[in-house]
Amino acid sequence: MLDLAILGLLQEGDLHGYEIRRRLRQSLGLVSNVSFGTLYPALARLEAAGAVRSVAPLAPTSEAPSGPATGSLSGELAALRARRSTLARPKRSKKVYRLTDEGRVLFTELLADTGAGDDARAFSLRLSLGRHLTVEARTRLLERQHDRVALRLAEVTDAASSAELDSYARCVVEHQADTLSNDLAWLERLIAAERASQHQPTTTSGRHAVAPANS
Amino acid sequence: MLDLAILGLLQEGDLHGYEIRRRLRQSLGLVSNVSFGTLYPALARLEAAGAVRSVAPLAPTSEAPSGPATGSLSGELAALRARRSTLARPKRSKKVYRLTDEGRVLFTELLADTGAGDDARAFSLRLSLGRHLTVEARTRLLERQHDRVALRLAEVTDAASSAELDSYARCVVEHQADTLSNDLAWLERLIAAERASQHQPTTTSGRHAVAPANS
DNA sequence: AAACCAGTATATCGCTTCGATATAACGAAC
DNA sequence: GTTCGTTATATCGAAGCGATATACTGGTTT
Repeated sequence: MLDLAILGLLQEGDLHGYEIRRRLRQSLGLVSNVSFGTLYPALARLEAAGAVRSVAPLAPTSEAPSGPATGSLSGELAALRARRSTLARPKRSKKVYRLTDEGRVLFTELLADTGAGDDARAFSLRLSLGRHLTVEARTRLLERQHDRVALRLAEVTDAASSAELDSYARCVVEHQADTLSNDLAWLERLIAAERASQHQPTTTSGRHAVAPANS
Repeated sequence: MLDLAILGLLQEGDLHGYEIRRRLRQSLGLVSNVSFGTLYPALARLEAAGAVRSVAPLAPTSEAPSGPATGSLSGELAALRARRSTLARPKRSKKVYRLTDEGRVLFTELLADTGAGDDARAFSLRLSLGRHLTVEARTRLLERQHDRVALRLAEVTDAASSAELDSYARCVVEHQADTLSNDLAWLERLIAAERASQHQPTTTSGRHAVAPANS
């Protein structure tokens, strides 16, 4: 789950751990701040698996919006030289991570693997990365979530009506039902939009798309 | 977090693990089904801490809606005798847990401890158990959650407007903002209701209530 | 009646995640 | 020039999750 998020962020460019943590919350809209006790083991895991590798930190200016640092070896060397000559002591500096080709493969695998992580957070994450999916895969993702939410809504509605709950518990489940039906409407709107774009494939075709997984 | 939920359920009567798992979802409205790998270690933990103890399984009829099994020793014996004579269903290896006095103390502690578990799930759980809180403690709980949600909403709104997000990520954060503002309105309604009942303490006073924690 | 399958129930294993904490470097305030 | 806040990496123990193993029970098939 977290691996997918990290790989997704790293597609945009090289990042170090602290920055990844910030963007996980901001860009991907993940609910809770991922703790370092989660993030760093995850990065180490991915590095061990060969999905990312740490590169020398280049110019600490900004987030390098143009080229995602492909083949800027001379630049890196220059940055390293400058650092060594002027500021000195690179002891424990930033570790900047870069996605490898293997990592890109892993990314598409994790993104397409709908079985892993049936969480609501997992869905939000995958939808946030929807740009990397084909129209079909996106639609399936949305439909699957729609079914899950509908099922849960039925359960919650049933529990709210039949069971003997005191006022506070009832209050909570009723609000939960409200939220769920709101989610459901939202999902239905999105599905309708995808269906429309599927029948009129005008603009966005899936370039970096994931092949429609079997089943 | 889970400990509090278990103790809360056990206040209504004795339960075995499998039943606790079902009610966690139904009554307390907890999102995901708690897995056994979570539940049984938690029960063992609570038993080791003396908060619950396993008793002989009594009548498998229903959920004992009347008295929550205080001093019903003769009832247990009768149930056991009846079981042995008529239906003969000893249903071995069913471990029924009962709350101890120590467990009741732990329950009020966990319920009042607002610091632990700043999760949205922790809030829902505590509000579901709101009956065991004083009006003041409940109001504080609601206000705290209100502030948290308001803060998060500001962050999300900011991220949605300023940052460069592609259409899918934007879609997710916008829906998140929508959900959050809905939550906020709900919390404000609840707070207003609590304030009203605080100024006109007509009906429900906190009998099993928790003392207003310091700070 | 024996064999089989599905449901109920308890328990454990390995891995991931969390929260707290330690450590270190840097820049700014004082 | 030393203290302090921010940025940053790393580790530890506890808790949670998913998969899995193990039984007992009730109903169906053969």
